[in-house]
Amino acid sequence: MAIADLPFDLSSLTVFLAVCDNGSMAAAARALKVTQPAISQTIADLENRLGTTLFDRNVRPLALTPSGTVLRQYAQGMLAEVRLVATGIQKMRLGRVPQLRMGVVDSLARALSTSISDFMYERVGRLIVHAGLTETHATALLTRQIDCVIGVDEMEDVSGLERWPLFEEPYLLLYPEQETPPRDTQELRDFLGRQPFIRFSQRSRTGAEIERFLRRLRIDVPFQQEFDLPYGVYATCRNRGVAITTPLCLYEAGYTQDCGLLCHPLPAPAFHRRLTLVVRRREFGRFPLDLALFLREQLKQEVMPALGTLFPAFVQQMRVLN
Amino acid sequence: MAIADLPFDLSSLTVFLAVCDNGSMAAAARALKVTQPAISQTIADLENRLGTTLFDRNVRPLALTPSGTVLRQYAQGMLAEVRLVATGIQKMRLGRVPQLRMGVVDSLARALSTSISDFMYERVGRLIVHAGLTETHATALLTRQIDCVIGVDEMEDVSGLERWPLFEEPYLLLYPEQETPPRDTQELRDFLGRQPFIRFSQRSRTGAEIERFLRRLRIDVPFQQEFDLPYGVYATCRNRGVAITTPLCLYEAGYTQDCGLLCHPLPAPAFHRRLTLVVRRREFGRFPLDLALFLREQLKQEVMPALGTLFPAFVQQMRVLN
DNA sequence: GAGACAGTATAAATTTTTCTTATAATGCGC
DNA sequence: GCGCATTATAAGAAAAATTTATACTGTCTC
Repeated sequence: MAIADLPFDLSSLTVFLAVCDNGSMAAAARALKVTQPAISQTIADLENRLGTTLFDRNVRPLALTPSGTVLRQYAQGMLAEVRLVATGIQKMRLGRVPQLRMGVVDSLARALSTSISDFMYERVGRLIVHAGLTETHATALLTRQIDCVIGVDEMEDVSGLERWPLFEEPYLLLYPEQETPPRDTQELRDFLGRQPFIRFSQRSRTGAEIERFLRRLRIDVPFQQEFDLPYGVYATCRNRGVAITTPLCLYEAGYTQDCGLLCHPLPAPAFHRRLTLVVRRREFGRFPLDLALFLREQLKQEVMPALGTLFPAFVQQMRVLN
Repeated sequence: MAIADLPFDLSSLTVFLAVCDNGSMAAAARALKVTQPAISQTIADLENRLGTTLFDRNVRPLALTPSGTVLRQYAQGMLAEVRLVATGIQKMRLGRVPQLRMGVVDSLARALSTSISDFMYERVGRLIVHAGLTETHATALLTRQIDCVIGVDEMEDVSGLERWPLFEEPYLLLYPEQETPPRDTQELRDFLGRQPFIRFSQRSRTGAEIERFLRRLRIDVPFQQEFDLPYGVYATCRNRGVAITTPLCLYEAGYTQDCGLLCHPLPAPAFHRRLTLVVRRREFGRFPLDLALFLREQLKQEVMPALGTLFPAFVQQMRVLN
């Protein structure tokens, strides 16, 4: 097909793996019930498209080149994913699953793990909790790999989902107490350029939001270190560096007021992080509503007071939503 | 090709996405510079292969079916991965990259985050830390998405890597203090069958090791809840349930001796978890050796004493390796 | 409600891609 | 060096994909 300018196609990968697994093109041909030249020409075409050789033809049995080794690792996963997608799409018509799998943003993992677990005991036969990055949760939610998400809502565009806003909190600047915090955008730019900037992983929604915020202010900061988890960011700042983070992330990381780091509002337009419960529409009856109400109550009764103690200057900017 | 019995190919996905993005088959055809029937027939073939319709033809512009929506989410990622793989394979010949990206197993994130960050400041221009699951780190390591891994070594079969064993610790049983711990395998089976079993995610190496261990003992436990992170497992056990975990995981989770949970050796052959530093061979000169020595020193000086205090009965079974 | 226009489906013809057949060249064990 | 298995490659055949032609359908405007 002249349509797709693709580096390879999946059937080529299947052939490639057959050669890897069988040790020769001839044996692969026998296994796949085609002729040897079909295999030889397919491999040659694949190599041509990728611009590198995948097998060392000078030895018997064929040896993989380093590039071939890498492709082999990836090929298995890609072909598995293809079958998984096809199967998942067909299963979409078969109805609900007998367990609940949820994705929870990492900064709520500690704050709410016990609550969630407790809440679920009488309501769900089996609970599976995926903590950490929520970047891929939209897809996982839609393909039924998970059933609900508690995190930064990245899915405004996606229909078929129900959303319950839970909590809103401000982003803030975390800095060493001997420093003077910036009062405007220009000072912020200088400030961030003068010290190591420790940021959240760009794989996370939080990291991406912060990056977009800085870009909007035309602040281009070379980051020094980057971490997936709130603790990594916090721990590194205690040593050296500054960061943009949130009260919940700091609470998650174990922040204390005598740790040598202070929090300061960002000298810029309001910049908040909002956490939302998201589920697929009409799949769990009342359950999502009950869960949302429960989570809001927990945030109000347990989390807000703790945050208010740690971050009194930001209390007005944090709220449980409804 | 008669070779590959695949549910779809990548060029079909490209066509599918073009229709999604352009809102009609005719517009997609124009965008891809082919005729409309080529698009129509490709989509029809794709639907036929997947066994489901992807578009609702009764409305204009075309609407996606739920299955179509799911496939759309996946298609982007798959095509992106294909290009990434092809690019990565070509970049393999261009030499090293100017930054260090490491994957760290979640139970070491707190214990070593500050140490690692500190160690890296003078040695690496830029550091990116991916905490959490290490399941996919083998591939990431080989394809240069990350440069080293600290975790449970899943990569015995993979050549081209260097390994430095770091630490070994026993798995143990975590249970409520009012219970009597099991003394043999049969009692363990009864014990685990009587209470909610809280386990680590099967996506993690730790979770998989525990599952294999139980299978080897012919112990089939219906788990009640499953968590990615050590804290989730620990917090839930504090509420209700038992778990198999390790001293490091408990340390990570913030275990204290007055939490109402006790630790007991597993009544079975020695079952240990081993943490290893893995890097690609000959890429960073002395650096991996220095890092391994440094990590061992940190484990010996900082982590072992803390673990010894928390878990005195297991001190003999924990050791820094060399 | 009718007409115009754009879009979709489908059959047949054409083009492109992939596979097979045939054969020469090469690796490797004895 | 010989024999056997494997790989590469050219040419022909078969299969797949695209184009051309045309009928049918959705939607907007009058």
